[in-house]
Amino acid sequence: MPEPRFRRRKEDRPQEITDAAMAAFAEKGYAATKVEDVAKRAGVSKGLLYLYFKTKEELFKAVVRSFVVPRIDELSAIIDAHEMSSEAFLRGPFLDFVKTLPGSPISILVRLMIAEGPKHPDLLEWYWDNVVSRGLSALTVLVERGVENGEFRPTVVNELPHLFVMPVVFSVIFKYLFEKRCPDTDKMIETQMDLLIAHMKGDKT
Amino acid sequence: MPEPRFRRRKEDRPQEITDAAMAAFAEKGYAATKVEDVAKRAGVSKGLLYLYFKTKEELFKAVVRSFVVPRIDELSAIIDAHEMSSEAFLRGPFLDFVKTLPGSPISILVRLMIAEGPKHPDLLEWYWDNVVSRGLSALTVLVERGVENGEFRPTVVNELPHLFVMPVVFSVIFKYLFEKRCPDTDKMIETQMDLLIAHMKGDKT
Amino acid sequence: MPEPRFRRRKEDRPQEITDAAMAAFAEKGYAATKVEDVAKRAGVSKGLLYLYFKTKEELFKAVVRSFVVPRIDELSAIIDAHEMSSEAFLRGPFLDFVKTLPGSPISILVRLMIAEGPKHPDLLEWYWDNVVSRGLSALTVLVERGVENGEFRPTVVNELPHLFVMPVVFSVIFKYLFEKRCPDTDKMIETQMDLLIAHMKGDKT
Amino acid sequence: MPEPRFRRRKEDRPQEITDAAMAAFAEKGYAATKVEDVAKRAGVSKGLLYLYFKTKEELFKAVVRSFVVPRIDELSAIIDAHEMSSEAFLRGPFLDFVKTLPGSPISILVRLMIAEGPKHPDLLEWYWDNVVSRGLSALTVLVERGVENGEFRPTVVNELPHLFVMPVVFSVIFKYLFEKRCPDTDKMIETQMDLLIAHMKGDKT
DNA sequence: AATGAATGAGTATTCATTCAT
DNA sequence: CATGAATGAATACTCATTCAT
Repeated sequence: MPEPRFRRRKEDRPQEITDAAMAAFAEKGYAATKVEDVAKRAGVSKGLLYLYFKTKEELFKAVVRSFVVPRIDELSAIIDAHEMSSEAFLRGPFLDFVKTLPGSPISILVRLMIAEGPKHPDLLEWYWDNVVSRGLSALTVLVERGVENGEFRPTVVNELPHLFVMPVVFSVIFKYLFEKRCPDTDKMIETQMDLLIAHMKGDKT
Repeated sequence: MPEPRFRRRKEDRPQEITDAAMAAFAEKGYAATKVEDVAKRAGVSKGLLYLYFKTKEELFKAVVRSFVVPRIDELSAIIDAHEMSSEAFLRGPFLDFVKTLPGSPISILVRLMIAEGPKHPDLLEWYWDNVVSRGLSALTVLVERGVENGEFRPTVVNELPHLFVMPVVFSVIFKYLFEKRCPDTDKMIETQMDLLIAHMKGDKT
Repeated sequence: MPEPRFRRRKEDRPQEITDAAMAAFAEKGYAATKVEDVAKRAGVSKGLLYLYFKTKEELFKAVVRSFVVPRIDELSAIIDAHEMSSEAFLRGPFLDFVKTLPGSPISILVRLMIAEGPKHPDLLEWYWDNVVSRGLSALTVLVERGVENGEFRPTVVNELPHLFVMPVVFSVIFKYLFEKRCPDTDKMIETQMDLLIAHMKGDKT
Repeated sequence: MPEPRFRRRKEDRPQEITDAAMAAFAEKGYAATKVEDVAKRAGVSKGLLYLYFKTKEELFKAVVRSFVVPRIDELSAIIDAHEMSSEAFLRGPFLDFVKTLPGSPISILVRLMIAEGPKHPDLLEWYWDNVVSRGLSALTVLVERGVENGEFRPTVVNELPHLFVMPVVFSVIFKYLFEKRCPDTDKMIETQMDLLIAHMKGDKT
């Protein structure tokens, strides 16, 4: 019984294609990836791909969104669920979440955003609104709550929540470029957290 | 027919071309830059450019090298010249040097390395050997000297000098992607230095 | 589940499709018209369209035929019905008929034939046999009858009935290309008729 | 001695290419002609073609211009040179010129303009300004001069110089579509001239 | 009969690189 | 040395047509 030449799976196609695209972009970067290769990977014809995504650029944006949105939702859920002290949350669920990032597809996205982002300003805008801004806000809230309930002193960290995510971004890039020489990213992330919390608590470390 | 008074000399050509290439890459990225445009910018014909650089890739590597080497030399000189305590050096010359980076062409290079690096493993190798590795070693030495002469406690920072350069890398990328929303990079870099030194000194911050 | 009150009947489908195709071809020309657009206009799926017309080319031919045949029948009826002198017929019903052409869908067909005709020799053949040849013959008969009954002198027009339709073809094209600058097509057609009849009658004009 | 792979003939290239394009367009029409085929015909690479003509559309426009301009100049020269009566000029040089058109590349252009013109409004504009408008004006002047010096009566022809060119356009198209069945175009053109002059002179014909 | 998801051949355009001059 | 005319491989995107449902 020969395989049918066509399968009709309207529902699944977009996801199958963005998955394939993600894999392809990860390997060769956006520019060097041929639309045809993405199609092949997805087990689909070029024409069908173009039925779902009007251009290669649209595909790229869809990839970013389809991979980022679930992680955002995941993080939101974690934040909403917690009833811990700020420190406990930062050292616990937050750190756990953040340590998964350097090994996840998110790291590919970071690279893609750096390489291709500036050519897609609307994507950057979306990324800022939906990811970066929200993430930084959540951290700010967390720190401020800590200050309010006496866990932390008010410090410059209140205005620089960036310091919490710095090691993640750095790790992703460092690992990408110098795979072999990359230090233990978990340790780097944890250490940075130690530094920050010590600072906010005014403790000796 | 009078000799032009300031004739370009052969020796300057390669530098003129890499300068032009750097400018072009900065504006549009490597892939989107046409060799012809580089030639035009340099006031040179395409043919001549190919006389100096066998391929576009070679040109790219030459650009990286020609911009990185002087900064390394600069930093080496600073290090060699100093006779300060580790803390004084870190807070003084090192911080000064490092704070110039996010606004310098080096930031362009960082972006180029991220976008194009993995396609040029030998370039990455060179970059590691000549820049990253040397920089990290220098920092390690600095920290260890501080430990030896009682300035600092031995801490995890001894093995993670990366923590000193993290904010630079982060700033470069953040500024590149979200120009408008980027916080004061100097402050970020300084704060990180405060955190690290406090940690190493075992002080309250 | 109530029957829709006015259900499209199968028999109407082909006509509905050729109408839609004509409209589409008129707007964008044959090559630039997508089969899918025709289907949409006709309120039909692509698949169904292909059930009635094996190829886009077949569809084109069907369009031509479906629009030309009624006009031919119309003209035939007019000719058969008349009992006038040749001059009266030419100045009356013939002129009336012919003046409607530059504003009618026929003008679209003329353009389509010019643009696409040579790619469809069999269509041209059919067109010659059923339209052009018949029309020219009818005109020849008319002129000869006029000569026989003393209305006209025998002239070169007997062999060149083309002179009667020339202004129609010219008007259609001129109007199509230079809409705004097109002179009054009725006047042009009438003038040509005046010239020809004067010539055939040997009158001063 | 092998043919050199490159020939350097900057000067001649554009004309060689437009000639090749004209031939290709004549055979298959604009849409069906592949840029690559034009290049091949011209003995040139696709890349070089694109060096001279930015797009296929530009090429098309260049073709039109390169073939029309010489004919316009030719006609202008004829008009400027003549010192005849209007009738003599119309029956002589004008008729001679006009009778060459149906067999010349101009006829190809007319077809191309009809098939493709409306997609290139600026080309139509140019064509109107440089060809049609000028031609019609010249004819009007000629007729009016004839009226002024008593050769002709003032008639509707004064405002419809189109009647002079009608048979040319008609002939071109008729010949193109129905090659085999096309009547003697010279005769058609001459007869129309006879009709018009008789009309303007108020003669019996 | 009817649908529209799926196919894949076909094409304009770009750009790194070469080489006659 | 120096030029820039010339090359041609590479690639995003379209659309007539097919076929599983």
